[in-house]
Amino acid sequence: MNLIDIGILSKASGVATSTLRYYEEIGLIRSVARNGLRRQYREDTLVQLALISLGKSAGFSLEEIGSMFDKDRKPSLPRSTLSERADELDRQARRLKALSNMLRHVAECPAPSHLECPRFQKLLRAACPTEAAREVLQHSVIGSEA
Amino acid sequence: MNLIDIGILSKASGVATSTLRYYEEIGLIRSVARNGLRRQYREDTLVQLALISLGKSAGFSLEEIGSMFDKDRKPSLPRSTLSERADELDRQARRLKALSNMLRHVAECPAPSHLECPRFQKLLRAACPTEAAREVLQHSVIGSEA
DNA sequence: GCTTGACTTCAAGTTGACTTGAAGTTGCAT
DNA sequence: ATGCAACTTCAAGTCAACTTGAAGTCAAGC
Repeated sequence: MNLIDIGILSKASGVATSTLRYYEEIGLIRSVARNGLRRQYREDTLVQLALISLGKSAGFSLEEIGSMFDKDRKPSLPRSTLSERADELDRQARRLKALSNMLRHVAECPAPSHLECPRFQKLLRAACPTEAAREVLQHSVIGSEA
Repeated sequence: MNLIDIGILSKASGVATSTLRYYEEIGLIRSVARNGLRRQYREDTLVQLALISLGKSAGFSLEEIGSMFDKDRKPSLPRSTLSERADELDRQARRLKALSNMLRHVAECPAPSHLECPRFQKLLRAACPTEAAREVLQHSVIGSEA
């Protein structure tokens, strides 16, 4: 397995060297050698960084991301937890899709205020994370036209 | 249009009163009256809050969310920007779906390290935000088995 | 052999998004 | 009329995730 200097890793991954050091400090990644003073990393750290950025964009904290792998970078979560997280991600993906539909609708809809457009309201309810929130919206918006 | 006290709004929306005041301070929402000292909000602020929480979970900052609406809560972005954002959301939704597929795969796959499992690598590349990142992964991982 | 540039450490600073604390005010129930 | 919970303001505190600064080290090219 080839080793790569921190500068190379930074350029390849788009992650600042200061961030790489920070990630190492908090135990998220590991350098395995030095070239002089310079940290060197295994090439597959790049894969790890891709996973980290993915996890971040999915809303996981660095701590959560770190806890998903043990020190040999092998997944350290029980299956049930993994599929729970997968379910959660699926829900989030659907919410994003709903939000994107809303934006597209807003770009088209001629209603004076979208908060009063029935179709917009429907999309909004579809985008709500919980049943409770959907109900509240139902009551608060419909029939409260000034 | 009925007005609601901050406490009610907080309970209905699940957003802390301190957060509501903070949102107001930064101009994200508006109270329209007082009941004694107490802030009162229009009921449709609830809708706004649903949008805000949605936007947050999609990774927008409060500032970005604020900039999407003008002071009358009407969308203040040109159509092209709206559909760009929608596209971005769709991409993000697909990435999340890919990440969820990865998690499900990890729950099943018997490979010793997932970073070495070809199917996992394929999923990872599918999950990458940019073509550039995909290429880098391609080079860094494949054929570098220790 | 000297400069240069990319690194090093360590501490301190920054930003976004809130929360907390202290001290005061109000509406409502008893 | 009194007590109290739920508010008020304003300043300060917190937390995650980094970034910046100062002072030093190293190796590569001129």
